[in-house]
Amino acid sequence: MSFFSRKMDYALLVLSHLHNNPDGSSAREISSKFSISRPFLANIMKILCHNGYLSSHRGVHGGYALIRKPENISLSDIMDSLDETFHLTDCSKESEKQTCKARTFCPIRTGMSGVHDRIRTILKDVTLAEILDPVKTGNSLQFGLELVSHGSIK
Amino acid sequence: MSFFSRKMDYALLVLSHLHNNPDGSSAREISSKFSISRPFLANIMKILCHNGYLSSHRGVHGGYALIRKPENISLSDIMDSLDETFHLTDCSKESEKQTCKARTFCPIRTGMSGVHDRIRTILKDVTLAEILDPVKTGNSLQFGLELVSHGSIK
DNA sequence: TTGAAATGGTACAATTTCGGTCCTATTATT
DNA sequence: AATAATAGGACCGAAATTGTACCATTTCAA
Ligand code: FES
Ligand code: FES
Repeated sequence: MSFFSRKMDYALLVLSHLHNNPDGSSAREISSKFSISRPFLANIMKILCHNGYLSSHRGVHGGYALIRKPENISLSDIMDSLDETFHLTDCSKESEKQTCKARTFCPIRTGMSGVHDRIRTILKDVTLAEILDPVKTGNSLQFGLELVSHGSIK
Repeated sequence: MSFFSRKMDYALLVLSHLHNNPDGSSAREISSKFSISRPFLANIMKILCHNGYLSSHRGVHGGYALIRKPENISLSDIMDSLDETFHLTDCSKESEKQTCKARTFCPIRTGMSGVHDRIRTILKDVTLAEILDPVKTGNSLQFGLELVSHGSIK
């Protein structure tokens, strides 16, 4: 199993490609460039459009264009839009009023919620901008720490 | 979709329960305590035993007991043992020699590998011990920071 | 010595999710 | 009018997940 579904992966490809092509692009173009099934990709782009990431233009020279700023799009946002909201376990989803009978005496509930939060923090922090250009943005913290710990900053 | 499968969740419950019951316990006991299907749980315990987490003892008063130290069991370890090794996307699994045609010009490959590493780091760092007692171990950093930021440390 | 309670191993069935398709309508350009 | 695109669905097949069944083996105790 992969953490990100194909849908998610393709959505990221679409958003990235459209960022690199500010004049927009069609589902056909993108699907052929990345060798992805056209109708499947089209479905995803519809969703992205519907959720305000893309503008759409019908007709012969139509297509989609990115309208939200990459810095304002977190991985968490995209997952939510795709109806793939992050949950660590079945027990951690609040929908469907908790049926877990162990809830009151579960030995791992508290600990797991810590892990849940840590991963969710990453998903909320990492933006499309960071995916597109890992050095400039978020990861700089990691690099910075590494440099310090290696004594490379004079 | 949940990040952790039921198998994984149940495995954690088993390991935790056995840690709290050093004299051991049977699949029957645990399945009834947590209202989990007995045969399914038994399968998981077999795997855990086979991978060196548990010792088994057959016969009337048999059962399983935890033999690895909780501090030495990371979430990543358990996932591997359960054949659920973590991968961020299909593209990030090295098995089945990469078939992704976009690999050479993929706009998100580098950025994604950063995210992959961050999550994997968490999975490798968090141990069963931390799940069992979140305050004592790993999360203390978080709590510490929070206290500081709230000015509670005099 | 016999039976019950446990694990060991493996194969199988049911269910759900995922990945992908298809069809029709609408809009815009030429 | 023809073509190329999106819009919005319903739909389907395959694979993974989840759970079951069966039978063998070991151990203990009555
Ligand atoms: S297993 Fe449901 S709360 Fe822990
Ligand atoms: S999608 Fe395959 S390497 Fe990026």
